Amino acid sequence: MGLIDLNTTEDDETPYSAISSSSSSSHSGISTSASAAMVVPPPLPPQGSVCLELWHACAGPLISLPKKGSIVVYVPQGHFEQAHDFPVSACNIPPHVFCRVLDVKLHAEEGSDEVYCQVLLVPENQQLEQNVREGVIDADAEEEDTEAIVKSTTPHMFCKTLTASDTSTHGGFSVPRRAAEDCFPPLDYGQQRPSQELVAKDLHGSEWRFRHIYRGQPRRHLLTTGWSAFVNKKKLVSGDAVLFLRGEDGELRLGIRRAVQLKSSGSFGGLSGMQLDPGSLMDVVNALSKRSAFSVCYNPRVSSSEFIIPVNKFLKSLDCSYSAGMRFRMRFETEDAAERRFTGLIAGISDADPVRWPGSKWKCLLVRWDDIEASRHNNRVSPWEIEPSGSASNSSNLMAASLKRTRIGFTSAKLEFPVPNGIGASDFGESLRFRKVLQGQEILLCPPYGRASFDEARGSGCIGRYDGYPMLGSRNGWPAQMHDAATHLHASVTSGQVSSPSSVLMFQQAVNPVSNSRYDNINLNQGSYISEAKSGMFAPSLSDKPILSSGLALEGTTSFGVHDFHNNNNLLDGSRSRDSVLAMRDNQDMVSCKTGCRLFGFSLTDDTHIGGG
Amino acid sequence: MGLIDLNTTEDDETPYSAISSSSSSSHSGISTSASAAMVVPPPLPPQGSVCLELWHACAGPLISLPKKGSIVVYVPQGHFEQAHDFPVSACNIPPHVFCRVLDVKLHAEEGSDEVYCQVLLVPENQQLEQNVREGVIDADAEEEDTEAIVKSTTPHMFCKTLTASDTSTHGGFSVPRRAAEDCFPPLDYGQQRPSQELVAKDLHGSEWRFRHIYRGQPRRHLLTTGWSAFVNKKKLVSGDAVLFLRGEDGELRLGIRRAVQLKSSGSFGGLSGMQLDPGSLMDVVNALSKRSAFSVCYNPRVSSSEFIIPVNKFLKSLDCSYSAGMRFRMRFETEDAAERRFTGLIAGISDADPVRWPGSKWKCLLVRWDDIEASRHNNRVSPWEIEPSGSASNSSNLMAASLKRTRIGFTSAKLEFPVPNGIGASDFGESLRFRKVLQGQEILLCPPYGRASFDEARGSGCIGRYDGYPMLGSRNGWPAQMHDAATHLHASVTSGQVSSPSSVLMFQQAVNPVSNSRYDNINLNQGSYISEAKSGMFAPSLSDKPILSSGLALEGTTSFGVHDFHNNNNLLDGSRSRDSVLAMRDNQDMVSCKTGCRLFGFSLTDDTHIGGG
DNA sequence: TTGTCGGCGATTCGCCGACAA
DNA sequence: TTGTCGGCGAATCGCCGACAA
Repeated sequence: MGLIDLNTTEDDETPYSAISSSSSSSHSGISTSASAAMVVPPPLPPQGSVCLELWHACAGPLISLPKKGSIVVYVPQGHFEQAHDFPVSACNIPPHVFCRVLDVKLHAEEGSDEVYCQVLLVPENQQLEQNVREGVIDADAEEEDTEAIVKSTTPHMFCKTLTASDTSTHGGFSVPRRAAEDCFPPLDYGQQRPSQELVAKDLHGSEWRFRHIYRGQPRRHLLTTGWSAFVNKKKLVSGDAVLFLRGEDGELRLGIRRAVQLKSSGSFGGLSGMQLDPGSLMDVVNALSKRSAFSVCYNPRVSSSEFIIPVNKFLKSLDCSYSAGMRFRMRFETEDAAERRFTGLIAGISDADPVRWPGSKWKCLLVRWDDIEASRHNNRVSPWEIEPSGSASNSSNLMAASLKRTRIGFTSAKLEFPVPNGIGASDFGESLRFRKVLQGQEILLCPPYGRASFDEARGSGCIGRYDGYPMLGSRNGWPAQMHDAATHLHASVTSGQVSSPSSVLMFQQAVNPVSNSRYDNINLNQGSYISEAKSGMFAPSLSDKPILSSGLALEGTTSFGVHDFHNNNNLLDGSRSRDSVLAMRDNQDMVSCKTGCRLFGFSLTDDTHIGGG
Repeated sequence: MGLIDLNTTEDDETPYSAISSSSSSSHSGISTSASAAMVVPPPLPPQGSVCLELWHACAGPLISLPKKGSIVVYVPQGHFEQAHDFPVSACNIPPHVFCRVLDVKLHAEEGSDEVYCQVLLVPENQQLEQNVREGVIDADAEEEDTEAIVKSTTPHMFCKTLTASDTSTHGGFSVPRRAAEDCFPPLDYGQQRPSQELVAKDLHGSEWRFRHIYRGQPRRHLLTTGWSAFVNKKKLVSGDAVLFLRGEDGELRLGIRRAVQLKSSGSFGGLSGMQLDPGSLMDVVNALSKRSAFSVCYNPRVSSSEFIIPVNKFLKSLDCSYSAGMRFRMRFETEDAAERRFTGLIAGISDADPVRWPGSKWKCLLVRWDDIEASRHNNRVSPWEIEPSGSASNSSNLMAASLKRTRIGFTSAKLEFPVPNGIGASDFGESLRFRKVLQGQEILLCPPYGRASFDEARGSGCIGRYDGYPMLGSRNGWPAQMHDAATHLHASVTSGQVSSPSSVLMFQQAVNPVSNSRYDNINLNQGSYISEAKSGMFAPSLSDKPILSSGLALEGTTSFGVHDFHNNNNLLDGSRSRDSVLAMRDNQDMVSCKTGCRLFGFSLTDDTHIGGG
């Protein structure tokens, strides 16, 4: 998986990084050695009416999807909360329901192009629930093999926040150079003003045609004719973002991520496709009573909180005995779709709605945010949304829980995929915060070590994650645990000139977050790191034991070859055929940018269970 | 209430008519001699966030509203039908619930300007239901006095179906001459091109500004600047209709009635404000079980069938023992918002949904339409939607029912409002079908009698209503019962030239359909006929005993003065001040047009109970 | 009386480098 | 590298009678 951050800032306070590997582009399922513990259909990547990669790109960095076939905990309160005044009290619904994910369908709202998904759940029998709770069955084991089945289509893509010029009627759309070269068919640069017609399909499959021209002094890529029609139809405004994605077949796809602002303020139809009609919730009530399957719609852009939680993440939040006074971190998406963490203090623990939802963990934590900016967020959060930090008094609890889980889980899998040491996987999304980008042909061994408080990070057993927030005050913003991780992981970056500030994010190897994987599940021997990396299901990893900081490459793995075919100096090289561009699909760099950019982060894992802290 | 049909056709096959009276403009409640049988707040006209008259104008001719304080029958099946797959079976809801209307609120959808209403209902106690059923309490008696309280604001208004030129970017909006004169402030016709700026508020209260100019050769009224912005914002297309309405205070209001075509096909948000969220229907279920109040939303433009029926209409449909083979009529709105009736045959009687709604009368009649065009309608109807006709075999039943109801009802009311003979009220909306309009200063005694089958109409006891449909084949289209009604009722029309065909409908005295009134309830002595006439609640009157055909004036009532200040020959008369225009408010003519026009029909009554057939 | 059209300004759209940042 | 701007054709928009229907 390649990641390149295009951005540069005044001084080199932000390091660049890139992780690359050659991705096997096979669609066939490898290592279908399903854990065979459950009689369920083999896990498959979620499918829907819209392109998977595009869906995730539009959904944003913190959004993840439950994996088909996996076990999740459904929290009705979080679901029913969306419908004000649903008379749940009479229904006697349990606060947490262990469910099997039968299907996941991806959709986009008709009017606004907002992405949402439809999850088909069936309550699991009590026995399994009991087993999972007691560790007889390790829920994680079921989520290991999906990544092999995941399509390894790794489209080149980019995302750009629209400027005033982009949305003005005065002109067209200025395409970032790297983006155009990566995603669009090559132009004949021998001509005076090379141009071509691009056809891109939006989330609904509608085709949009744009004239793509390379002109101006200095030269730049522009979309002219057709662009304004698109802006008008989609009602795009400055601050919104568009995503272009070139699929495996060369087909261009086109997504939208709107600025967060006044969501659902009536400018669009509201819950048009959202299936929040009366029958929907009543069906859920009935299905729960009969323990039959039911369908749930979830719009990640309107309600950031999840009410379908991977069972392991949920259980871990149970293991962790929160108490008032504990410190924690929580991830949010900023207005420009970047990721940001806020820290806070647990002020109290109580049922959010003791009358209608007694015993529900949904937003049972009353918190006080450290940052004044965070006060716009709810002061109630769910245990699985946060990661404890700071307070050492609780670390033992967490440690114990982790150890317990480690003890009971993973037998063969662990042997199959040996891990250099006890260090697990981390949240890929974090790498997107790195502010520099180098592009080039070689893998560099890079990271300057951070001077963050390594000891504290390590001592807590729960933190040591890259926070991003304190990083702002650091000249080189490497996270604390990088100190540890870097001993065996090296950032894979490509050489080349430093790019300028940009609000563009590019993927040459798109993340494909379908399953939960753990570090010790990464098949280093197959060189299939990419497909593994794409498996971050519930991307906003709240794991308390992150190990692998993104932006790092794996050391000592010969199969982890990085081939960067990208040639950024031959802009006018007419010989650059379409074939050569397509061949670059194996190029594994990934491009990100600074805060102003749209970021895509997909968790490599949503939990870890490694002994060594 | 004035009614003028602007239209003219080749020959004078269509008569004109106009009913006028001086309307008392008092807002105070007159004759609050409430029947005092119930301890309910005095009935008030429905209020909401939108203008009452405008709401009704937009709702269309067949739409009526339950009256606040009245007793209705709520049919859950019809309500829940809108939400597909609501699991009602488990709820054990009765098929028909007698309710008191606590409140009626008028709304308009945000995106589409479609009107809908929110009705607050509370289930009545069983005793009252029993009483009403047995006739101990006459339900109708409760619906008599509202009209006196109704605001007698009688705005001048018109409705025009937009032409291709109206919606084209090439030009503005051509205002029908009469409409401009009646609804817009007068222009200074001494100028070469008199013009002014109009400000009109739409259903949401938003202001729209238009340049109103009188120019061209020949001269005509046009809206130019500002018009296209309105068309674009509202997404108006040729075939949609706009309504202008000048309120009592001179304030201009602006409504939309969209062409029926592909409704709710996603172009608008769908059920944006429609409150069809899960909580809503569940609230209804809970409220019904606890017999507490609940709120119901009803969009008359999406589901033509009513599920809130005035109790008397409902009971009458019960009285009428329908059987297979019976013939009937039913009113529909055509694509151009005109009213049309189709006839058919009752093919069978069975529960529409015997599993989930056993015993419900909702669409329990299986019908076969006579006209092939009607086949696009549902072949299932509810008993209260139709009016029996033709088959004499059932007339006795209906007669008996009517007589029974007459026997038990109305004591003082009858004495207070003596009726010339046994002929009752009719559906005002029908007058809108008349095709000619005369305008002038005098009341004419007009109607050429129809040659329709009077005997049959009378004999059936259920029919004899103006059908409109056979009228097409008649040179003068007066309805059958006019023969009878006209013996004591005369059309009040104003003299003047015959207007040309038009797709405009004008009200100088807007209907104000708030309550159900009966003919014998019209207070002739107070000259308040208008406010009475405005009381048609459930406008699509399905009463089997219509008496007063609209388009007729009352004869022999000195208080029924018609003052037509309208001077259509002084277009260039600069002396025509605004005051004089406002004075015309008492002008009682009402304008309608031919089929191509938008029609406004409000039932004077939705049931009758007169002995003489 | 009013729907449509040709004529024609006026306005906007939208493509193009020229600049910086 | 790319956001914004002035310059400018070109394409609409939109106001005006001229016609009929």
